[in-house]
Amino acid sequence: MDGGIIVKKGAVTSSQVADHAGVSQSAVSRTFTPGASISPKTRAKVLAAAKELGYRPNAIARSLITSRSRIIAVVMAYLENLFYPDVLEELGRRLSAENYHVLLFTGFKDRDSDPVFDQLMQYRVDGIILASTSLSSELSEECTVAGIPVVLFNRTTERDSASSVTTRNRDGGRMLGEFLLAGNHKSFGYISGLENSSTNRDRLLGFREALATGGIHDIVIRTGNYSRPEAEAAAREMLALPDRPEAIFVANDHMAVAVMDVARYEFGLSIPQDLSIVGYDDVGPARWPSYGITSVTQPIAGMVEATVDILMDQIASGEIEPQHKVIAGELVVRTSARLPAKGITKLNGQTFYRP
Amino acid sequence: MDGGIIVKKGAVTSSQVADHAGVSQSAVSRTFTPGASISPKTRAKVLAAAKELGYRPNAIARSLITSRSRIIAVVMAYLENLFYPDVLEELGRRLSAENYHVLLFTGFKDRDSDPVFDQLMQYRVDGIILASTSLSSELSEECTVAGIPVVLFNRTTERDSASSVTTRNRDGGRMLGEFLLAGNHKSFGYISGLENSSTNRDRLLGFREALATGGIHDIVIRTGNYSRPEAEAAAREMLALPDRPEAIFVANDHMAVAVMDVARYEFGLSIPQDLSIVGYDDVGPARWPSYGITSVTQPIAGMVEATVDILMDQIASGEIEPQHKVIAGELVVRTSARLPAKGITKLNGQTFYRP
DNA sequence: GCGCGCTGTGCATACGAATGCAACTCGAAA
DNA sequence: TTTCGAGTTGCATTCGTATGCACAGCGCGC
Repeated sequence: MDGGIIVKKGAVTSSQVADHAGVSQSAVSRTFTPGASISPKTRAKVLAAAKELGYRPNAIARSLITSRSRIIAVVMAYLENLFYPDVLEELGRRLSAENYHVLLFTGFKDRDSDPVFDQLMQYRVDGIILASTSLSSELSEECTVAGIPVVLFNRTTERDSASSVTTRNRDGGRMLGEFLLAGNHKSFGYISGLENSSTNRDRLLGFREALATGGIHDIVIRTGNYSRPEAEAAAREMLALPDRPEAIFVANDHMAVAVMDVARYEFGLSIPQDLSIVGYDDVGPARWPSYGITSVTQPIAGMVEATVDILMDQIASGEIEPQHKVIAGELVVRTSARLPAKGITKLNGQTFYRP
Repeated sequence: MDGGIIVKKGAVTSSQVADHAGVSQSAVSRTFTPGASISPKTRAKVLAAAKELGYRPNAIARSLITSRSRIIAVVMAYLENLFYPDVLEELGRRLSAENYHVLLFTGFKDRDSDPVFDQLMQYRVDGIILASTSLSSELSEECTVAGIPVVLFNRTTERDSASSVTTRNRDGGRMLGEFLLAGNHKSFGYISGLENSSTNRDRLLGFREALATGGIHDIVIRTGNYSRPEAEAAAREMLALPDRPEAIFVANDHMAVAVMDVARYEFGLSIPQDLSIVGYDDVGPARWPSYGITSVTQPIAGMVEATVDILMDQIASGEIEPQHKVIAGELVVRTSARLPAKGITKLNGQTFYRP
């Protein structure tokens, strides 16, 4: 151009900055590498030149040489349940605090995530978070071999090659069962999530255990697959039964909302007078007064923190020893289920059940 | 290892595959480059070797040489409003169909997105989608110079350097105004979104215009900033007024839900008998029977398609001529507002107002 | 039989930044 | 003045893939 600042289409490179500052490309690189050996004087020269040219280090080129992309792949089966957007937001916050970035893959609800796996690996991501989905064992194995940490979020597998972060779903299911028993309910239903998911299995297991201590062994079960339309259909079936249950545990709040809508607006039932509902997750709508779902919390902040901790630890150490973190949830009492005669305590505006 | 397949920690490179197949590295590259000149025979050899070694092309290295990352940055201020997760999911679907990937940035609700901009640019993304947020004009300009297409999703700016995809918010506001007028309401309120957002401005503008034709010039306005808690506070203020409005237009459904909850559960109002509410977006909860919000749709599929079209077009052509696509929305009549005496038609289970 | 063109292949280089190594600078100590 | 060493700097190479170029091989037409 005409001798002034060069207006280049495309990006400014470190060499151009070096020329402009009258130093070597190495000096430019060292200026932008924390802890590198560089004198304040050259550093200042470089920074001035960089600013003038609008230089930004090329993360792609850096990744190539450092073999660290600072990208974490997040695979989320679906975002329909507000729980996951909330998780995503928190993940974004925490990862960006560590100077990592989120490459997002969505839309793999029923199948596992194998189809996206190739894409994932091509970007040489530094870690993988699988939320509400899992990976076939071979692929999970492959990651371990390749030195890429994998964390299952809100899922576990018996197989150990991936780490996991979950809450005490079994305890949660048990608490809900005990709560409903204490509320003097006599017949029970369960609207299940995805049947092969560990969350669903464990919640039901705990629920069963609790009811068993009350001598209850029959539970009416219908499947909602964590999807709103399927939950509605399941609710319709269950509520149309001649001896419909007095209390229904819906495997998550997202579905519980749908079940309540069906109960009220299609069957004309009052909640909790005619029917008690409890859910799981303590997600946004559960707290809205229209629903007020008695639910077990899954503390997003804590779960995300644990997830990021595992990743950072494994990335830093290079050791992919699977870790399994389990976080405690709490029963939060609201208005969607009949209350036990005693054991209800209030604290900071929230209501708990402490038998 | 023991003479068999080399189990390398770290990744397999094209050169290793080339050695193993007895061809040059170029041949390997061409095998994985659609349309490159390669004979079926060598191709088969390479593919066999690649499979055996577990080779995956390194997208990072490829990006470096092609200066195309096949990554699109998506900046979303917040995911609290389900509209945006829905958009995100659809975006993921559409972009992955084009073999692009989503680098997600969230959590910049009030400020604009400048802080993430550096991060963004370092990854040499091929395009930027800004949803519910915008960019300062200098940065937007910088993208144009750098040849990176930017699309504002559900926002516009007067400044032209970025493309945009929006719906006819002004028309939507007008339709809602006319609808409420036809429903014989006499006094009106508006709970606004972020005051400097184009969506908010345009919706209010259209609403005003419609009411003006009915001789109404006074609208009670409170600010909700597209946030649930703020919307609740705004609703409390507005409903506590001695002459509270008969009908309230809430700038989006996400807030409208909150307003309905406050009206019903804090003020004991029946909707629509005591108070009519209309919203915007036609998002999930608006369709739930507990709310049944009369709303104007923002067709996500169409908006996302337009967004991706713009990006693909500009990436392919290299021409960053800003495009502005405006998509039509529709008034969907539900139960949250009193109905006009005539003009209501039903079609495929949905109800519309055709005066 | 000769030359032409076409397809397929390998060689060499480029992309942009990081880094080991050697060389240099400069001040202080001998 | 000489020597030593800590602190800087530049050179050269590297990461893994894409691609222009030259060349080999082959078939075809004249």
